[in-house]
Amino acid sequence: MKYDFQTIEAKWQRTWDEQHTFRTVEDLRKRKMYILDMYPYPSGSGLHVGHPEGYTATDIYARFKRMNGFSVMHPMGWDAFGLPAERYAMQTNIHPKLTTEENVNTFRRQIKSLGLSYDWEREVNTTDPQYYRWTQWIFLEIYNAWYDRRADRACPISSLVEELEREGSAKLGLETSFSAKQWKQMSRKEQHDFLTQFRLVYSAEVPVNWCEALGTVLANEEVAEWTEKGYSVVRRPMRQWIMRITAYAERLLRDAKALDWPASTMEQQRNWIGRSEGAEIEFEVEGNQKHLSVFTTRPDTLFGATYMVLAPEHPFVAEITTDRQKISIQEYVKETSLKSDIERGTDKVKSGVFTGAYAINPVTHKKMPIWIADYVLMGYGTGAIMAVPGHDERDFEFAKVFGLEILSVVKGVEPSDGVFTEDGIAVNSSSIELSIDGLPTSKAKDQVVEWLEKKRIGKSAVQYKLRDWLFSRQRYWGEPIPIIHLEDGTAKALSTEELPLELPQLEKFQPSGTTESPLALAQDWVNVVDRETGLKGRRETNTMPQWAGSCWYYLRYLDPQNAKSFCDKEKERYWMPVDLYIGGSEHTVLHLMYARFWHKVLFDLGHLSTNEPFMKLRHQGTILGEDSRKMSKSRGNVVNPDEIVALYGADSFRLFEMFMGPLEEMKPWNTKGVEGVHRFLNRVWRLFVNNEEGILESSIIDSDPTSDFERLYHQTAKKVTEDIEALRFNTAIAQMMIFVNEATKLEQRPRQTMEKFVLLLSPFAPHICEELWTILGHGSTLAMEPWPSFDPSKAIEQEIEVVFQVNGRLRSRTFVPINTDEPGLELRALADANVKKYLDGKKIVKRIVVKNKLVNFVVAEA
RNA sequence: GCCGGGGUGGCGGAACUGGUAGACGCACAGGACUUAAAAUCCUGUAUCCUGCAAAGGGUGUGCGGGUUCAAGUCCCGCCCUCGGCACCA
Repeated sequence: MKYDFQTIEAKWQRTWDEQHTFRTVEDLRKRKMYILDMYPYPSGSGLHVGHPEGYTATDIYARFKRMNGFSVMHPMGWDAFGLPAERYAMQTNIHPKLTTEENVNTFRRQIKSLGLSYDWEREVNTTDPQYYRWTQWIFLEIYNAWYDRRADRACPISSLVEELEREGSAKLGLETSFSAKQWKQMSRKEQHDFLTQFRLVYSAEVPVNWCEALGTVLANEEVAEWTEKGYSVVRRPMRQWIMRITAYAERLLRDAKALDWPASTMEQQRNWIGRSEGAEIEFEVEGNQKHLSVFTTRPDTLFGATYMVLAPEHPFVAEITTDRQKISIQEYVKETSLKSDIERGTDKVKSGVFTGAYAINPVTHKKMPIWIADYVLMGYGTGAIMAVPGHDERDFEFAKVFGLEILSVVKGVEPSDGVFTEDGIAVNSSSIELSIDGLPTSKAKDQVVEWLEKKRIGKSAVQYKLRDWLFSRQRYWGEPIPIIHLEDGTAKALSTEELPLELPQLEKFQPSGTTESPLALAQDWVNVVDRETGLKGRRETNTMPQWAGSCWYYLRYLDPQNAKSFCDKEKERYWMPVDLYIGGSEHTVLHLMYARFWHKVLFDLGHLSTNEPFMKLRHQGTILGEDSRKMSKSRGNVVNPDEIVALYGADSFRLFEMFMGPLEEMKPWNTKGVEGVHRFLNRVWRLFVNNEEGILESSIIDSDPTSDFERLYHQTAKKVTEDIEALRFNTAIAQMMIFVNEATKLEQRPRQTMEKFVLLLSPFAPHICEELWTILGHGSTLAMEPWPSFDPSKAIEQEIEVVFQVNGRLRSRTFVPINTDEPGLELRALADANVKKYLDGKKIVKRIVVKNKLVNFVVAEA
């Protein structure tokens, strides 16, 4: 009987479904293993060959772990909110819910056709109100929390209110503080506005990236994606919800060290957080009471600071600008406000305008002209810098354009002309009060900071590049933000009993025409009266970004039906953290950073037992087209998994995706290669079934294996076991091919050994192995069979080849019994004809003998 | 520019802590089976030189140096490529 993969695969997929073979067994006595895939966005174009690569890898690992006696959690779900469905709705007025449902069905069917061992009873869908109810709930938890620096963790906002009621703001370390009595006398609005400064979710009028065509704002990190597609994005100020992720900058950085993540991913997260150490320094402004605060990583160059630069948006600009400069300053400020961050970055020549005002250098007491320039960003540090043109590339360029003074205060080992930005030795850095001449940079920094602190005009400081997370999107197809804007100007969060706040039904999905989302058009939904205060209010019309649902989906899988909580505490304690997480590297920064952030907040608030969600992370590499270029419709090199499965079967498809090369590497598709592994599976089939009736091959008999074949089995079991553990699937498959090649040659195939081989292959090609298992006479699935063991001592070759070298050149090779001792090896080498030829008439000056490896004679002319 | 990965046959890729480079697969060539083809099976395949052959020798892991008895693997200096960041003071 032929290897009829279509029948076999359909049969076993049905069987697994009907018998709930992969239903998660929550056995607290067993060790647990949480194996997670990044869930997909179910797009209209269906699965492509890139998705199953990661899914197959985790599936092999999950099946392997089940057979090794672990309780395995291996779920799948849908990240189904998102712009494509909404854009489709704009064009067709078909509700995104319907499109999403259809796409999910396609994805599920395709994924199921690959025989992946997911527990489908745990499927989640971010667009299901019973799911996003908890997304909204978590949002409120974050909204109703603040970051207590003293405890270095998030606490409920109620704890802050209690403290204020008890002892005022004295212990909060604010610039101006008030008493408990004063707090109680504040109006509702005043209290509300004060708390806003602390909440982990706050709203603010901020310059955002507005895309008119999409009718929405974009996060900074999303801008590039859309401008590349030809959309134009402009800066404009808008009131937005923002999450205070910056409160967690240090912990996100610090805790990453303990994670088993790819080096490049860690590196990118570190860069994204962008920690830098330095000092904050206060500068006096001539003729003004106010001080100008700057952040610098090079306090040691203070003697070389010859001018100041403010970001055009800096609040001091209007105040300090002299009348003469007013008009040109205003023009410049307006100009920059229209530029996007990207435009600001790409302008090659430095621009700026003098304010007419001067600051005083605290060590040299020299006057420093204060300029504004768009190379200084309001969002980083204090939005102002001390310019040290001698030792900073950007300041140097600026100083050259405007003819500002350039001083040299740091000397390198080698004399350099122009700007010197590295560490060196301080020079020309002496005044009556402070001298750092001759000190290396790090010492000089310390001295200056010490002096600043003594004078109370500065202190050491740490800055992060990480910005707070813009959380509002002007879209329909997202989670509604559960907040009401009351007529007195305060915001009120819904209570948890009011969740889920469902999306209103809409007839049309076009942008509202204003800066609000289409939700603004649902008048009945938007306008409400607050029961508690009787105030009129409007619901927030912005929705959450697509990242929201994926920030916690891994927790919902653990307890998907729970109506009382987002996840049962006991279940969380058992299953978390995720032991293996596999997904695309495109999520390196955003998804992984946001999810870690939410996880830490929930941890701080006592909802979770773990401080990090994903212990071990790997990325699958991109699968390129057959032409080694990125797959795309326009190139016509897209491979559809459905076609491959139809032609060669899911087992061949899975096997090939794993055989192509290392999981994390980028590699080209090759349909001929699929034929190769398909041939391999055919050979496997014929090993067991090679007759018309489809019964067991007569060569499979109950007998002991030959010692050679037994050794090969142990070698194979060892390699496959170790390689699966290390996610090296390609080499595991190569070893199984070697096994099959040898088994094919045998006339008698020992049943026991052959059965174990079926188990070894089963995580990779589960359908065919289940069928062979049945043919071998077993009554039930092999999915829970114990993983075949091996004996490392039986995997060792008895005879091994060693090489003989003369002067490091290979002259001969021969087989010797394993562990032949060194003198024995040397004797054999000396007796070797070809070696003799090269020793003839020479003197042996050195002999290197390595057991089981080689003999090397170093010779010289006699 | 900075940071991080990676350069091995015609192709995808193997190679433990420095110790036989090229496992396994694809492709290709020759052969067996067949009227023929497909399928299947067997053999060969880094490259150059000597040889009818058996065999032997040289070269070879991006390039140039170095360490070592011995380097794909370690060190120094380059080149190319992929990914990320990019006025972050």
